[in-house]
Amino acid sequence: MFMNDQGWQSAVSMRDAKGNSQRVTIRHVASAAGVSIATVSNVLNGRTSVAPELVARVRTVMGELGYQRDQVASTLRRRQTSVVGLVLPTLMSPFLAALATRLEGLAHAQGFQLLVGSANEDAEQELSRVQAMLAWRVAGMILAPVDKRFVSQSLIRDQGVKTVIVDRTSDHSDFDSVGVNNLEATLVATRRLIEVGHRRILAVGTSRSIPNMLERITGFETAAAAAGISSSCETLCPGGDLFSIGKALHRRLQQRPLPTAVFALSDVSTLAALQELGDRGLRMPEDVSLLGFDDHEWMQVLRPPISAVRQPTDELARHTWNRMMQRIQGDVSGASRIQLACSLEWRASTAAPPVEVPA
Amino acid sequence: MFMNDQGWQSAVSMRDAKGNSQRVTIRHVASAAGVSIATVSNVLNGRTSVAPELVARVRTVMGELGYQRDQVASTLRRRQTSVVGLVLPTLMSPFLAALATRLEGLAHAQGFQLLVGSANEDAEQELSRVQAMLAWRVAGMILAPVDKRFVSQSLIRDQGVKTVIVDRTSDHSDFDSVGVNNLEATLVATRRLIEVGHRRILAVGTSRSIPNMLERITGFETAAAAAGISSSCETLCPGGDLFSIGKALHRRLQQRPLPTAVFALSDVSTLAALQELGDRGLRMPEDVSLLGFDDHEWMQVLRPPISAVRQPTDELARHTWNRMMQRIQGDVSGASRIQLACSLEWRASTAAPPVEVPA
DNA sequence: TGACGCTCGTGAAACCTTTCACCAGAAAGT
DNA sequence: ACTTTCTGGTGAAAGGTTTCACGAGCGTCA
Repeated sequence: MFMNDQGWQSAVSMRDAKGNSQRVTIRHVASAAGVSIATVSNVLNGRTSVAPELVARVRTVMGELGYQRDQVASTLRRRQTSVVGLVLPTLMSPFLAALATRLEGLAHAQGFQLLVGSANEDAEQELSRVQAMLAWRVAGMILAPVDKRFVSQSLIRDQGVKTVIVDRTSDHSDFDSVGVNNLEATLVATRRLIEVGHRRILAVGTSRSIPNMLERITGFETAAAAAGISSSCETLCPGGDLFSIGKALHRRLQQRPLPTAVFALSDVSTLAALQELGDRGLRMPEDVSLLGFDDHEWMQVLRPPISAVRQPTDELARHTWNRMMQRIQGDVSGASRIQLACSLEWRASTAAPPVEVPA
Repeated sequence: MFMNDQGWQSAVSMRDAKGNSQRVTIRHVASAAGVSIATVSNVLNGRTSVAPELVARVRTVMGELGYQRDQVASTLRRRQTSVVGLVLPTLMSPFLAALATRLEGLAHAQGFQLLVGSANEDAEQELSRVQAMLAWRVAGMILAPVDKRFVSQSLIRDQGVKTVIVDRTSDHSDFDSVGVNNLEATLVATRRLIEVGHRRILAVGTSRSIPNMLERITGFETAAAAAGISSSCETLCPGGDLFSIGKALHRRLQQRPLPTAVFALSDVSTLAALQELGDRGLRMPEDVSLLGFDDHEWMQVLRPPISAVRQPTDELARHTWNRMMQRIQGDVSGASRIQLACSLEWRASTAAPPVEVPA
C-alpha cells in the first residue's frame, strides 16, 4: 500500500489545531498519496495520461479523505462555470414552475447547477437578477423576458454570455430562442370551436404588451376572420391580474347576446372565466363552452373537465437545454429560433353551442 | 482630474489584441485611477478608511470602465459565498413554488443568490443536489427534506454548513427549522367541522412516511376522539399520487354510509376528492362538504369556492430567511424550531351536513 | 527635538485549482 | 552508441480578489 506520510485524519471533515473545520484540498490529497498536486488535478480531470496505478491510489486517498473539488477555485482558474442562470417572470405559474423543474433536471444530469431568479413580472427586477448572475460568470443564461423590451438585452450582449430565450420569445433576432407557436395554437383551437358550431366567441387575454399574448390574439382573430365571423367575435385584454380580468368579464357578461364560447388565452384568464361563469350560473358546456390556454391538473379533475391548449413543457425544456449545451460547447452558429406546436386537449367543457331560440 | 495612465478603452466590455472579450478587473481600475489594487478593494468593501476624494475617484473609474466585482474570485478569497442553496422536493406544488419565490425575493434583496435544486420527491436526488451545492461553498442551505430520513443530514453536518429546514420539518433536533403547526391546524379545522354538525368525516391523506402528513392525521384523529366520534370517522392514506388517491376514494364512496364531510389533507388529495365527488354527482355542500389543505387560486374561483387550511407562505419564507441570515452573520446559538399557525379559510364548500333521513 | 500615535495607502501573500512548459528516464530508431 | 521520441510526472504561474502587516507622512505633546 502507499504511505500516508502526513498522517491525515481519515475523517471526512478535518479540523485544524484551533478546531476550525478545514477544507480538504487537493494539496492534502497530493501529499497523502505521495504525488504532486498537478497529478491529482490530472486524475481529477482525466487530462493527461496518468499511470493507472497512480490513478487508483489517488482515487482511494480522495475517498478516504472525503475530498471534494472546490468549484469556486476551479471556476476561477479555468474560466468556465458549471452554473447557468435562469431568470423567469415568476415561479408561481404552474407552467413556468414545470419548465424550471425540467430544466433543473436536465442541468443536474449534466453536472450543471441552476442559479434561479424570479423577476416578479418586473423589468427592473429582471435586470438586477441578470446583473447579479453575470457577476458569477455563469456559463450561460436562460431567460424568459418579462416583456418585449427585454431590458437586460444590451447587458448580456456586452458580456457575450451565452443566452437562450425561452417562452417569452419575440424578435430578439440575435439570441437563440425556444418557444411555442402561439399563433398556430389559437388558430387551430378557434377553428375547432367554429367547426363544432360556435359563432359568438369571446377571447379573454391579459395584456397586449406581452408578445405571446399578442400572437395568441392574432391567431384567434385570424381564424375568426377566415370564417367570416369577426363581427360576432370579441377580444378582451383588461390586464394581467385576476381581478381586472374578472371585472371586465363581469361587465361583458351583463350584455346580450352572450357568447356561446369563451376562449381564455392564459391560465389566469381561465380562472377568471370560471369564476364569472359560475357566478352567473352558466353551465358548461350547455350554456357556454370554455376553452383555456395552459393545462393544469385541476382543470382535469373538475366536472366537467376544462378543455385547454397545452404547451409541451418537457419538449420546451429539452430544446432549451440542448441549445444551451451546444452553445456552451462552443457552437458559434447564428441564432436559432425553435417553435414547438401546442396540443389541443378537448374535454367536456367544450361542446356544440345551444340551439338558438329565435326571438 | 486623475490620470488615465494606461488609456483603457472606456467601453463596458474590453477586448484584447486578439479580440477576445476581456474582463475588467480590479487591476485595471487601480491603474486607471492611479491607486493600488488594495485601495480599490478597500473602496469596494468599505473596509479601512479611504480618503473621500479617492473613493470618489475610484468609483468614477469603476463606472467608466464598467467594472463589476468577480464573485468567483471574491468568494475564493474570503471564504464566504453570497449564494445559498435551496433544495425542495418539487417546484410544481404551488405552495413550494410560492415559498421559493418569496425566498428568492428576500435573498436577492440582501444581495444573495439562490442555487435551486428540485429533488423530485426522491431521496437520492436530494442527496446529489445537496452534494453539488456544497462543492460550491454555499453560505447556507435551505432544505425541505423529501422524507423523514433526511438523507443529506450527515453530509451537511460534516461540512458544518448553515442549514435551515423548512416545511418538511421533523425532529432533526440539531438543525434550525421553520414549519407550520400541522397538528394544531387539522385539530382546529376538524373541530369546526364537528361544530357545524358533521359526525361522519373522512380524512384523505397521502403517505404516512411524510412527517407533515402524519401530524395532520394525528390532529384530525385527536379532534375526532375528543368529540367521541372516532368510530364514525376514517382516515385514508393510499399514497402520494393523484391516481392512487382517486382509486381509494372511489372505492370508499361506493360504500355506505357516505361521509358527510371530506377533509383532504393535501392539495393532491383535494384534487382527487373534487374529481370523485364530481363523478358521483355529489353536490357541495348539500350532499358532502369538502375541506382542503393548502389554498390555491383555483379553489377560490370555483362555485362553490373550496374551503381550505391555508399555510402562511410569506411568513414561512420570512422566518426561514431571517434564521438563515442570523446564522450567516455568525449566530451560533442552539437550533431553533419555529412553528407558525395556519388559518382556516371557511368557504361555501363546507356547511352543515344534510339532515339524516331515518332509514 | 524626539517619541508617540494616527491616518491613509500599499505590497505581497493567500485562497485552491488548472495548465503550461519542462524534465527524467525509458524505448525506439539509425 | 547516439540521437530522437515517447511516457508519465512535476514545479510554478496564473486566475481576481481580500487581508495582513507594515510604512510613510504628519500632527501632538512633553
